[in-house]
Amino acid sequence: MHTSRPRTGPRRTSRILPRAFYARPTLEVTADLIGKVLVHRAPEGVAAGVIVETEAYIGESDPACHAAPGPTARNAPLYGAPGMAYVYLNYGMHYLVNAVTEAEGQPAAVLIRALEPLEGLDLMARRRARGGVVAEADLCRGPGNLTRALGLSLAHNRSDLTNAPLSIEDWAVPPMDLAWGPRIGISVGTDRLWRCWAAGHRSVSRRRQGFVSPA
DNA sequence: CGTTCGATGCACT
DNA sequence: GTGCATCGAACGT
Repeated sequence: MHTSRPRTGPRRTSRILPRAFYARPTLEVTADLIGKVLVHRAPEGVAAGVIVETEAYIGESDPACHAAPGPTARNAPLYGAPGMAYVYLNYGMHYLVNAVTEAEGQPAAVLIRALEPLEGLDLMARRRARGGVVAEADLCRGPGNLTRALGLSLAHNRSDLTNAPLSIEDWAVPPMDLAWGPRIGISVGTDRLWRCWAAGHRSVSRRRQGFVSPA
């Protein structure tokens, strides 16, 4: 005999990553987020993409981490519960989104640097358009670009990633080979190889940097 | 291909 | 006042 299953989506209820996923060593989360899907369900529509590039920022001893100066008003989310979003404004014009990791009181997070667009490409293109047309592979290429394509802003700071409207989910994406290298765009802590990306992927930012390592 | 540089707001010293 | 976890246009090779 065979059991009957609801036709509308096996595993649908368990697609969103649970808090336990984030309550782990940050470098593990940094690697495991590659291939997961960042989803923003907004009133104007759904936009989602496969995470293909991440960076770890770990603790007050990491000079590039926003927690390096100790607790401040801005970095408070880093000290909070794992699975929350840490969003901040960079260079006065770009929002960057992180997933908070480790345990509460232990400041660490994973920066999401690039996505492969999956759903809501028209919506992404509209949000990104500033005069010209943006190529599909470039829609969510770079941490400032992806937040713009998904419509994320400071309003999403401290948002719970284990709930709508902003979540990270397991959509059973085919496995990808991982590569590691130095983090990008920082002037300190460049000795740590805490940037992780899907090797050879077209949506990864600054593809010339870094090197491939066995998965 | 490569590198340089200006935009632009705010947290922190 | 200083310095950004960036981006894209402009310019050099």
